Amino acid sequence: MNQRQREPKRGPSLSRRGKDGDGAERQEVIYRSISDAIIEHRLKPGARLREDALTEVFGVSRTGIRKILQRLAMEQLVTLTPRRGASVTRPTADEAKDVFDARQMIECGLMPEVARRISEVDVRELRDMARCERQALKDGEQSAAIKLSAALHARLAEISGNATLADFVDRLCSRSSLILAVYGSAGHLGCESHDHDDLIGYLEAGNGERAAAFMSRHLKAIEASLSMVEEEDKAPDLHTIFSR
Amino acid sequence: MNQRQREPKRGPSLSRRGKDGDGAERQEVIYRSISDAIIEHRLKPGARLREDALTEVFGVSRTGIRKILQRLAMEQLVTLTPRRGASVTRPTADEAKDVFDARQMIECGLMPEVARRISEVDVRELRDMARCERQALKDGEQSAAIKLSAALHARLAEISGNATLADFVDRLCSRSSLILAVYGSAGHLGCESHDHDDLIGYLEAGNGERAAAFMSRHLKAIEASLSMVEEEDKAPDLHTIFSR
DNA sequence: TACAAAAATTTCGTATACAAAAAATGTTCC
DNA sequence: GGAACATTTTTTGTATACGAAATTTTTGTA
Repeated sequence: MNQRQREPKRGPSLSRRGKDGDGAERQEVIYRSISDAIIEHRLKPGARLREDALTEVFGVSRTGIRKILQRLAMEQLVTLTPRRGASVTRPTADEAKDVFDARQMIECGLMPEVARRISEVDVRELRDMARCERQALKDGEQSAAIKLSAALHARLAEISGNATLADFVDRLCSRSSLILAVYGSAGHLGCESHDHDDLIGYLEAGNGERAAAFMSRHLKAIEASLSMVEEEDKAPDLHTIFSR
Repeated sequence: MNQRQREPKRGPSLSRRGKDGDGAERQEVIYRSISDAIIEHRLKPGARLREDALTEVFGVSRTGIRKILQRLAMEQLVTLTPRRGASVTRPTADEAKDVFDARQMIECGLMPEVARRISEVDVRELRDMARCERQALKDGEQSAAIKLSAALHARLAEISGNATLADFVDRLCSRSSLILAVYGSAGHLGCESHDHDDLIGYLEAGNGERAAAFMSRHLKAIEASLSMVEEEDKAPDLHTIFSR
């Protein structure tokens, strides 16, 4: 009722009736859209996110967009500069180190408990995710693979039963995706395709210590694959492009 | 122009020129006011936080208040119920366990690095904080003691140099204050007064392992001091109170 | 007096309006 | 021709307005 015909061109059905829930869910959908776009590298670090543009794309007013932007800023996926607006965060090398150190501590520390609590259905679900990830990699769909990898790590943490730590891991994985986008070498994705399957195997066997050690190596391998050079493309963009 | 005479006594200069910064800082001040009030138990778990009331108290419009409320909700200090508004979070027993397990993992895991990086000035600052805390305890100022204790733990994590993990610890400490408010027995505060001094001693000596072990015992002691009974005061409030 | 239905009030959710700041563009003067 | 300044346009920050849902109060009836 409150949103009548403020979108005269597209037709009135988009924002009101199309099965979009009661508004609170709509916000969640938009949040996930932007979040996914960032995690999948379809929005690259440094990309500006103007409020008006997002308003047009999603058909909600700036009030709603700003709420979402603020939430993304808290998860450090976007950076809010006082009077310059929002942009996709460009992680520094220091931040990258912090994130991977944190993952090392939390994800490895969680493995014993995960091994203790993992169930048959969990294993099946995880193997399915790993299979999807491998398939995506084979098909050259980097975006999908990156998202699936992060989702797998996050799901793993959830199984521990500690919602707080699972939430931390979720955020660290999202930020890791951003870090991969900036410092990852093209073609070589962070996670080896068979790593996750091996890890699931250790957990299924109830071997928490082994799983933790493997996770540690896994994360170290990802971090080692990064090329930590902070490139800054403020203005040189055009110069380098048109120089020859 | 936009804020008429909501502060008739102070004159119109308060919100723009009166030394209060450019608005962004003002928000921070208000955020901290509410946050502190919650951490110090001056706002008790379950207390409602009506937007209009906060609007009047702080002299900013609902837009600003809601931004702050949303931030507090993300840190789990307040709970936002869809059409009921905001209230101070009342942690469940499960959440309490998660928070202390998380602190156990992160704070203890951080101690070795803290022991490695701690400096003379850090030690002096920490001892000063511990002294203030002990003093507050002696003076019966529970509110101040609780806040100082949380601040000490948070500062400790900062010294590790990992901003991400320090941020996690900061949030966990805030939530711990809430947990203390609900499950803590009156009179017996979580931290023993001399514990923190001992801990600083180990760190100063560069003994990370010992510090980690001590921190573990320290946190266990706090958790053990809680009485985990979930009282619920939905409606029976008035009935039980006036029944005899 | 007790219970139920309806009106009234409160309070939140969202859109819009307006002002201020920054960026971009055009103009003028040297 | 280039740099400094003014103007216009864009974009963000904040307040307010309006509508909907929920709670409370009132009122009528049994």
